Amino acid sequence: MIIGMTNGLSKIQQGISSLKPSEQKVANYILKHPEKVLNMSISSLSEVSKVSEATIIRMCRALNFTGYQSLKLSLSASLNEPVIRDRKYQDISENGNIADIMKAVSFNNFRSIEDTLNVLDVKEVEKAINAIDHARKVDMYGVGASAIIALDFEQKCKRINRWCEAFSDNHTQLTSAVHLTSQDVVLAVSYSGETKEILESVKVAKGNGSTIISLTGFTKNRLQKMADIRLYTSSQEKSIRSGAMASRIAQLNVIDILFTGIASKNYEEIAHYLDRTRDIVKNRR
Amino acid sequence: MIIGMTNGLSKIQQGISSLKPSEQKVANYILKHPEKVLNMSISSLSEVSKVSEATIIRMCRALNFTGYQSLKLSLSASLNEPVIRDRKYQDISENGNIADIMKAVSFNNFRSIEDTLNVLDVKEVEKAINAIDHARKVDMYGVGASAIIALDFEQKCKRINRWCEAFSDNHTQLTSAVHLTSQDVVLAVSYSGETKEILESVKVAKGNGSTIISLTGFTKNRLQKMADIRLYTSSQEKSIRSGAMASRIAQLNVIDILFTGIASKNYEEIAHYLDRTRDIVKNRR
DNA sequence: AATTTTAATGTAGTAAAACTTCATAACAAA
DNA sequence: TTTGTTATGAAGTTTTACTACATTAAAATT
Repeated sequence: MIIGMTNGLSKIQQGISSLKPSEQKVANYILKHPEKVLNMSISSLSEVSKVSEATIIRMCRALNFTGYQSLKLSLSASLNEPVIRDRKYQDISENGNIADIMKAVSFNNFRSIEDTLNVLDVKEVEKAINAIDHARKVDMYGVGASAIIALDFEQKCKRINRWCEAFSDNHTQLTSAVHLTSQDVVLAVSYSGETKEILESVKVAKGNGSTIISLTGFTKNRLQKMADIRLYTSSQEKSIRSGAMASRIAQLNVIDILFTGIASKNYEEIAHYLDRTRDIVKNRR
Repeated sequence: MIIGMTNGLSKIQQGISSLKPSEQKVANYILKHPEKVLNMSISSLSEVSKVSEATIIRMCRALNFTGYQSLKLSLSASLNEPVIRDRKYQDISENGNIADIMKAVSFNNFRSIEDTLNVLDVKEVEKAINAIDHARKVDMYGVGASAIIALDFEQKCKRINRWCEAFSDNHTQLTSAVHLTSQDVVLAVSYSGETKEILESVKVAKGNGSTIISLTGFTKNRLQKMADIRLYTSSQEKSIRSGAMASRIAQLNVIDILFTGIASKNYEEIAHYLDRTRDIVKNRR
């Protein structure tokens, strides 16, 4: 299996929906003629896509590239990737054959992991790991499907003797946020990044000087705007009907990355904790 | 390793011998630090490699690139050359590089999905889907990490107006199991298949004639033995230290399959429910 | 409906990057 | 020593990417 990390094309595909209209024009042109764009200057691209150069730069930034050159480099990298570029996410179909469903669901989940790797910024991940590693306490906020992600991370942290708490309702979130300090970290999970409760709680925590880490879909959203450290998951999910399936796997994948990062940084200490936890649990059988 | 088409690195390697001395200086620097060069302007590269900018351009031309930009694009493409990993799960290493961790974790999660597809029996999956579909009520039992899987399924079922409840502790599990009937289904999740609490509750449910579905690792275990329908996840997890990471993704993948199967069988009805649920949730923002 | 605010996009200017031209240095051959 | 050839850099030109500000369009507020 193949895992690449700098797939500019997929980054554009994923981010395009949150771009402004004229920015989308450029993005669409790039998606249609990626090879051409590689030999185009910003001015000729502005000509063919009928927007100003400034808009192109803004689009690059909106997609988390540092500029036009950086987008082109990333694009070039992705064009060299032999991965089945156009295998689309599969939707649920009526009365589908079970074997097909098994394959389609697994494929979607796999894709969401791969795509997430393209929108996750290594630097931001590193910052997040450091922040959590040095935090006095980590608060996790998530409601609905995201609550489960929060619970998962809470459990993981408990195993390695870190103070982390997951809150899934507005009241307890706020109650906890009120007491946070600048030494604390909030990891807020929301696929849309617009969940009212989360935004409210994060605001309170931010007011207390806590470090905010957001984990959202790869769009411009209010949660991500408030955050100090921004983590993204793929947002290409085929059908909203499928009910946040793939996105949740992608989020868990990010959680795994964070946890593994922390574990790696504190290898000796954490191996010890994990071994102890495992032994105790084993004896409970 | 796959053969790329625009491998700038190898182009340099091959052409370097026919370059002029000062041009070779540049080429050598690029071969040593290719990633760095990607974010370097021609002037900074001229500085670090101690040759003039003109020499760099001449070198690019000598290697059949149209210029410095074109060399960089080609370099970027070749650096992304996907690594096809051996099929082993990767373990956490000490003080690992973050980018590597991201890749390794994602790879493991991907593998666990793929492997699970190999140990899941289509017939059993079909039976499970039918059982759940026709059940009056579904009880889910899971403790620890598996509790999260249960919660996830519970949420999904709520969205489509099915009666499903997740229990994560012995007492409530037993309390619920006592009242189950032959029209009910128990979906019991345990990676080891030996969790005492789960076994106990399942026994009670079985006594009431309920259909038992087990979701365990691919081993012979007591839970699987008691079950009417047996679902498995891959059990190849590399290190127990990594803390039930990949296995949990695999379990969720199975949950997704079950849910999708039910959705597919009741397409119209469920699409309706999902649309309604989504709208309501949206308005809460 | 009028006014203010905010967001989206383009214009024009700037700094820096890539590339060219030409001068010079180093060396070899006559 | 002179002449020709090759390798390299300095300085200049053009092009590119990017910035700051202005304008327009759309929302929100009065």
